[in-house]
Amino acid sequence: MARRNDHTRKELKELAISAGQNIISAEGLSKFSARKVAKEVGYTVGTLYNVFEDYNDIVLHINAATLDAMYEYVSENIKDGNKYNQDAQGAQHIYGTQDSQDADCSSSLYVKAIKDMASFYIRFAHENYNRWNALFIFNLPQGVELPDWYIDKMTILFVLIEKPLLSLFNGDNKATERSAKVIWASVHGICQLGLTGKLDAVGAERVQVLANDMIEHYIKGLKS
Amino acid sequence: MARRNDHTRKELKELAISAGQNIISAEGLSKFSARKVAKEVGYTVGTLYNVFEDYNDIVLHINAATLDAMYEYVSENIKDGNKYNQDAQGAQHIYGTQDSQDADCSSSLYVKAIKDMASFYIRFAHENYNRWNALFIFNLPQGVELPDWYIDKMTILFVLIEKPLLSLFNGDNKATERSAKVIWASVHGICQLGLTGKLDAVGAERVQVLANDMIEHYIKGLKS
DNA sequence: ACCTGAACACCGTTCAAGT
DNA sequence: ACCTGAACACCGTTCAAGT
Repeated sequence: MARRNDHTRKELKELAISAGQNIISAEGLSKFSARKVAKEVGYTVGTLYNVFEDYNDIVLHINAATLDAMYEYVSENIKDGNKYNQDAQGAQHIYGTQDSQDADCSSSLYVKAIKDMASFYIRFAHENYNRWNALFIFNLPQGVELPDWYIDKMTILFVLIEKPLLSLFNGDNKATERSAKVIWASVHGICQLGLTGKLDAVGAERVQVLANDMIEHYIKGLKS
Repeated sequence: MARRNDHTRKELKELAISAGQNIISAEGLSKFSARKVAKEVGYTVGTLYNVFEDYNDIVLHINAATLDAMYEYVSENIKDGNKYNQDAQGAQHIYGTQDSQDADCSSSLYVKAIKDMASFYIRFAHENYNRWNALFIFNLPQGVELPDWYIDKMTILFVLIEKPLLSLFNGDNKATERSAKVIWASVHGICQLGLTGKLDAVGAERVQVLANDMIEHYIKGLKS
């Protein structure tokens, strides 16, 4: 053989990432290997190392694809269920109009919006457990930072939560950013410990309950 | 060689766990291997597999030792800084007597107690990053659950938080347990994303700020 | 220019053979 | 009874040699 040239560099990269996602989905990151990817796409490992820097680079690109899928999953579902995200300018009005069974009725919509996002995050994690888990059990070697293009894919997830929070904080950007991080990271922590069986009471439903409890009371605390 | 018998089974196990902790501390779980442990303790890999079930069993025991160290670190430091934990029976009194700059002055002590625990948890994670990280990037194969003796070592950490919460909930055990899990998992999530560089603003101090913000407002929300 | 195949140094795991 | 050493099937990574 040698010199197949069936695919461009870019095509091969995409093939490898796609095959890698399937392997991680099926077997988890711990059983994943570059050699399995090579076998799957019909090239030698050497060729893979021609296109990717190293093993870490391969996993990083697969995880990036997972982040893309996660963002799409969360943001698409949010759009369907809630008006506020389609119409950011009108958000301030909408927040004030709906009433609820809550004591402080003027704010139930942010809470619902944020609970929905958390809910879809948890659902994605549950339904795509191995891929989602790979995002967090994979770490670059000590001292090596995640590249900016990767960090950006995480940041846009935080920004999703910032939107509904911004009106709660009357446009205070710093406070909004801080609370978005707190909520996102907290939901993630509950999700992680819950789904990996480190919270004893397992099950995605229970994780949802705990996440809702956190969001509910944290935001209530912010307003009091 | 063969038949050295320098150590009992139990001694060898402890030697291996101790050596394993050092390796993970120095190089992280991703560079850890059973063969390195064997080399370090002066036995062959085969001998190691005589004492441990498999690779997972080795890591599990190392992680268990880390959980022990973490529990000791958190509970010891808490004891020094707060009276309530030395005297569980008198706790109810203490909670109600101290005043604070808080709006709801009767409860500032639970908040401080919980913030302290979170603070020491974060500090342990930061100072023992590789060992702490190994607790969460290591997962048993799909379908295999963590053994009870291991789960128990996590549970006692949750119980630490339950103590101060119990009086907040007037002895409601279910609510106490739920909120302890929420707080613990949330603090963990903030800590994990923060220390692994997935929250962009890195640094242990920033993690402390976010965790305190979460605890403060969550508990405020519980009381309102 | 692109790809292969073999090599290297490492893995986890097993087990006959030694003492 | 305990331990070794070699074997096996896998790794990530590199690179001379092929077309």
